[in-house]
Amino acid sequence: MSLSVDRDKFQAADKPTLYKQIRLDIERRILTGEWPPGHRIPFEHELMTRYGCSRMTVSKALSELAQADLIERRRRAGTFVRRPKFLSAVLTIPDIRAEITALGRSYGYQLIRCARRAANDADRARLGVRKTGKVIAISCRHSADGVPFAIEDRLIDLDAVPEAATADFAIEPPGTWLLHHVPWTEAEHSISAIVADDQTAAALDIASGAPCLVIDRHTWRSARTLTAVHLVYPGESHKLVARFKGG
Amino acid sequence: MSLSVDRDKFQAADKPTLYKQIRLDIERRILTGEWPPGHRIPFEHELMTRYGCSRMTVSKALSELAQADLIERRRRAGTFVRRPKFLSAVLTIPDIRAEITALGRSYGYQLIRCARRAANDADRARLGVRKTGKVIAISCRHSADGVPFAIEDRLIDLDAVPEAATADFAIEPPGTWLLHHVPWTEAEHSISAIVADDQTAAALDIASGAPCLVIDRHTWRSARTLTAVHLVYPGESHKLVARFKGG
DNA sequence: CACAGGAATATGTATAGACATATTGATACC
DNA sequence: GGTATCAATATGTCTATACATATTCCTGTG
Repeated sequence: MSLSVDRDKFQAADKPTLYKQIRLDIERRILTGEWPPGHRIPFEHELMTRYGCSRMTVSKALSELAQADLIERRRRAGTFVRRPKFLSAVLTIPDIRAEITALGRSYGYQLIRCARRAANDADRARLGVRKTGKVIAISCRHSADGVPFAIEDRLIDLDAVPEAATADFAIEPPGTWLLHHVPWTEAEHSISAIVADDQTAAALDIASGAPCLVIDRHTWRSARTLTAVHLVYPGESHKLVARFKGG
Repeated sequence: MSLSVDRDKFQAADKPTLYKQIRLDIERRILTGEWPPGHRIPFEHELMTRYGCSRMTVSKALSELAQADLIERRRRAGTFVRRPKFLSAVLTIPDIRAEITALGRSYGYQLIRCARRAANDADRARLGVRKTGKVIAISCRHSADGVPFAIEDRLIDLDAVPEAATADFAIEPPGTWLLHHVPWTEAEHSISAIVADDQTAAALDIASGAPCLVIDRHTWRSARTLTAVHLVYPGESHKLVARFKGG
């Protein structure tokens, strides 16, 4: 698989309005190193004479750059180029069903286990919650053109997501259902490598001892745990791609 | 007027300014699901009467939400809550030396090979460049508290980064040096899993056949290749963490 | 010299008004 | 029915102005 990412925010070819030109001009100077980190950008009133516009227009360009974290504005002191965010990238992990069908391959889904139960100690540890409550535990397998693509092992906190009780996870994969029904605010991914044990190897139709890529994802809404998922992909044929595109 | 009284109460609440209050209010409705994806949020002139402010103020709040990709604004049609985003996260891969020292562990670095040479076919393929030129090829090992942490295999395009010729990679790891001297605009990470071959296992002091996490990173500045690096981490002990924080 | 306090200044927020521009929806025409 | 046209409308950009606020700089005082 190739989880390719495009931050096409800047690809939108819109009309070059004045404030956008100013923004791009400053962005260019920062990214080419002409204005290195820490450099003080000309004051707003200098920029307004340079570009021949009002201060509000300059300010709008600077505000967007500040929101994008390229610059830092300090009252009385001025505006400064921030240290670039080195080595960070936007990693996008799309819904598996959507990803496979987008590639023009046939998506296959098999529910292996789906149990609704009171949370046991292991469940609570995985979800990071203290008090007892109900959970849904799901195991399933995704495939593309009949070939196993990933196996998924998921816990959903039923108290945080009561609507999940009405979903039919025999038909719709839980990730897809959650994506369309439950808004979230925070997610943490933990990516690691393992070798397939016999059970995993059988489920993914690979050799025992073959490498696998593992993604553990924990999802919250406003500090409330929603779901925890453990995904295992065959590791040699599958790659996660994260791409950062600036300017 | 009663309107200005209302606004004063609004501002007295804490510190947030009016446009920020508006932004947070709309954000809350979206994240709680009160305004689901696709929902048309009130027109700007409705919002300005609701909040008792000018259209510019409302527009500023909406502009920031649009920049953060929470809403979509369409001329004549109105403003709409965007469909749920794909799961996306900021993947941060810090400088290895800084990462280890930040954990309070002692950082160790060993340069294994460092060669300056004309690019051969394999080098050009890896860097994705056509014309011949000079490169630096570096192999090194990072360790934490004396335990191997990662092995690194890097190519630097000397034509794109001539300053690299003056760096002493026997002392400073190339990643750290590049981080502090070379601005970049694009990077692509490819993450996969492998099993350690004998050579890798020996370098990382793990068993042959143990899982490893591999990161291949390609870095550009304005479409110009700067460097390509191949990093291998022991896969069971090391985890990459990517975290998304929505506002 | 240390320090309190005030003046200077750059950004931050907000206003009303003006015109531009894209898109929708209705209307008229073939 | 299909299509060209046009007016209505919501967002997009920009101006000039005003005052708020945080910070720095300077100055007077002990």
